[in-house]
Amino acid sequence: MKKTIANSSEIARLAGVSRSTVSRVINNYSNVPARTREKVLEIIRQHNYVPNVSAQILAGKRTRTLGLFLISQGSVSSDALTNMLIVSIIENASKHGYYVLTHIIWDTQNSEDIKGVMDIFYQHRIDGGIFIGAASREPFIEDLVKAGFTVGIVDQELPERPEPNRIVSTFNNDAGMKMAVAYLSGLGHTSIGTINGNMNRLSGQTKYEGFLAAMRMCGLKVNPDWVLEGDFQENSGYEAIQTLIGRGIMLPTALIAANDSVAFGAIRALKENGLRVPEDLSVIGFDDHAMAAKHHPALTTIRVEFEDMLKRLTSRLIAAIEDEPAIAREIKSDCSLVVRDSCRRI
Amino acid sequence: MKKTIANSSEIARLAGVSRSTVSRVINNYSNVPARTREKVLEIIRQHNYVPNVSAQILAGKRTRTLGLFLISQGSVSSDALTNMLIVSIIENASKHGYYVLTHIIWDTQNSEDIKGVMDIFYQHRIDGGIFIGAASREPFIEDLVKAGFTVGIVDQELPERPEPNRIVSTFNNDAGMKMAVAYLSGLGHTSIGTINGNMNRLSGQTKYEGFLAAMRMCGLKVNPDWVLEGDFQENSGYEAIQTLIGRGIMLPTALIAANDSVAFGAIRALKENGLRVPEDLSVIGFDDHAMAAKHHPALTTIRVEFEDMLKRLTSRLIAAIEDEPAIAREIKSDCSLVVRDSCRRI
DNA sequence: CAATTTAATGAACGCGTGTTTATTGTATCA
DNA sequence: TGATACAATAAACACGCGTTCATTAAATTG
Repeated sequence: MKKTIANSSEIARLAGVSRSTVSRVINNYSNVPARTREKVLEIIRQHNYVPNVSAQILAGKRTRTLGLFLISQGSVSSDALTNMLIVSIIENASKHGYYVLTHIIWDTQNSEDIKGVMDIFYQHRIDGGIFIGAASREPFIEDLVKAGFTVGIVDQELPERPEPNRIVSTFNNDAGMKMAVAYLSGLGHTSIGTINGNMNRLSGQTKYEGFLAAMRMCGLKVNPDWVLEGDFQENSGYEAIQTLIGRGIMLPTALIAANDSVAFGAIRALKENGLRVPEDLSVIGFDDHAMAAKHHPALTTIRVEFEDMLKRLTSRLIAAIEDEPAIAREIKSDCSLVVRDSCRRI
Repeated sequence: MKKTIANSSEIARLAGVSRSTVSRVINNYSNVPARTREKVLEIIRQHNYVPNVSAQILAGKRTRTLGLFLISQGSVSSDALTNMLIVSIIENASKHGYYVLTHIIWDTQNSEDIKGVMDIFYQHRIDGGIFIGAASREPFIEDLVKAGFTVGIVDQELPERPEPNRIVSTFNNDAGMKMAVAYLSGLGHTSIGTINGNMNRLSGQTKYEGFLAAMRMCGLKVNPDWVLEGDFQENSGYEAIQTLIGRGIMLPTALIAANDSVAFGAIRALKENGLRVPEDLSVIGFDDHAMAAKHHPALTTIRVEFEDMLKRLTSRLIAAIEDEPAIAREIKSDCSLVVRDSCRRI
């Protein structure tokens, strides 16, 4: 079937004006009298006319399209987080009248993949890009920034000198760990352990460092036996506990997991060994995963305001694209302690 | 910062040929000799040149972009399913060289929202659209099909006469329910109940009808007391069981939930009432949610091959867009029984 | 009322590409 | 060798729009 779509010439003809006038009406020029404007708008409405973006772009307009690039870290995070993240960004962009073109990067080391990203910028002339799971100092991002594209990045640390067209949003892991340790300390715990995330990822590192700093601040000693390896996956929490118990080492009275999934795994292992949470051991998670409240016991956790952070990032990115002056280029996620049932007073 | 991007004229100048020749090289015309082709390609490579899509589209090419429209049903499914779904479609489209523009429709009854969808088709000239959560017979989809756009829809039932440009993919709820009932029956269960999904949604209806048909087929009687209301949410499973137990009615020996979330909720309620799964009651879920294997007890469930279905839908849609003849326009999801630990032999 | 400013709008150009048509040069055939 | 076919490529047009510049009509001023 043939798709015949009206264009501005057609509208102009029907309205009895020139194409220039139609264009001026669409772009809200001030120098077109109300009568003419109304006449043209009426025809536009009647014919459901919408300008062809491709033509608009070619004529120098913005695309009003953002690229959303998800960097796969092994699996493209199969958890609910990624979904919320995508939806949240799309929703917010939509409010600003922007569209989102989503793309998955499987391997940032693969030049083919990187070429694909560049192509999206150059071919589609997207106005800016949001990168999830990449480091701000990644070479190809440097290239984009240098080339003058505006990018937003969810990173673990701030770059030293952010350029005007680089918006960076970071996690406040420090503050989160501080809350967790302070809360446990307040409940009377002194034997506090942790299950780390991947230490070769910055998120794993900063959380661990935050933990150490928080312990120091609360005047607590860190027992190396209670610093367990993990990789942010549920299973690693399970394994960590099994190994710990298997080695016959005395358990701490409280555990802080690098994220909720790890906490779930740890609790699963504890249960299997006949230990109860929180009666025998208190557990705190990180993120406030969708399942945290539904879990049994309901998981006390450090809630990270991902959604809010992403909304702010998107808004700032768009503001930067539209050349709004003096906007903040650094965003830090908020976090808060959500007390549920997995910790008890000693 | 200014973005200066090479165009085909520049490439032509540097290669010492006309712009037409460059275009012919890019579009793989046969009538350009190897020597010339290589020379042009070399310059293109050197300058990382990529054609401007907007210009290509304007000149009559396809956009190679699909629209992905998520219809919010209350909440934009907060579960991991939506994520997998988005990623799966994007990934598959990408393999075919297509991009994906994702959009959220909050309310299909809101004319503003619908206008937004149409605008994406007309403004962005996307080659086709995939609709998740809409019925194929939805008026605005009818309009799109009539207008000649190619669409793919994940629906609960097939339309009567699918047009060439309407690809419909449906769930095989019948087959799934049959598997569940047959399995339980094989284990010796005769008292089988079900917790429904929303009955005002076709997915809820067809599952319930499938349940009834399967029971009939296995020669089992349906006890109305054991047909419980639910709404696909975890909590509704919990409530259903609490109400059932609260009314002091005898329990069935097995339960089939409309999806895994509902099953989780039901099991939570059973546990709270001191009942064990599967010792006291067998439970089967539906979907094979990411948590099903991790749940305790690991949930026996009807696995629905969403991912595979979406890949097939995307591929078919693209095939239809590219005018490949005689492709199937109806896709049915596969499903299979995944036996885990939540059912026992009587 | 004539001179001048201002409002309204049409004509023309450019954006970067694909494609059709025209032109040139070269090989083939009789 | 002259006529003819064919291969290679350049020139020209179209796609739909924003915008600048030029033009005309209307309003304002002295």
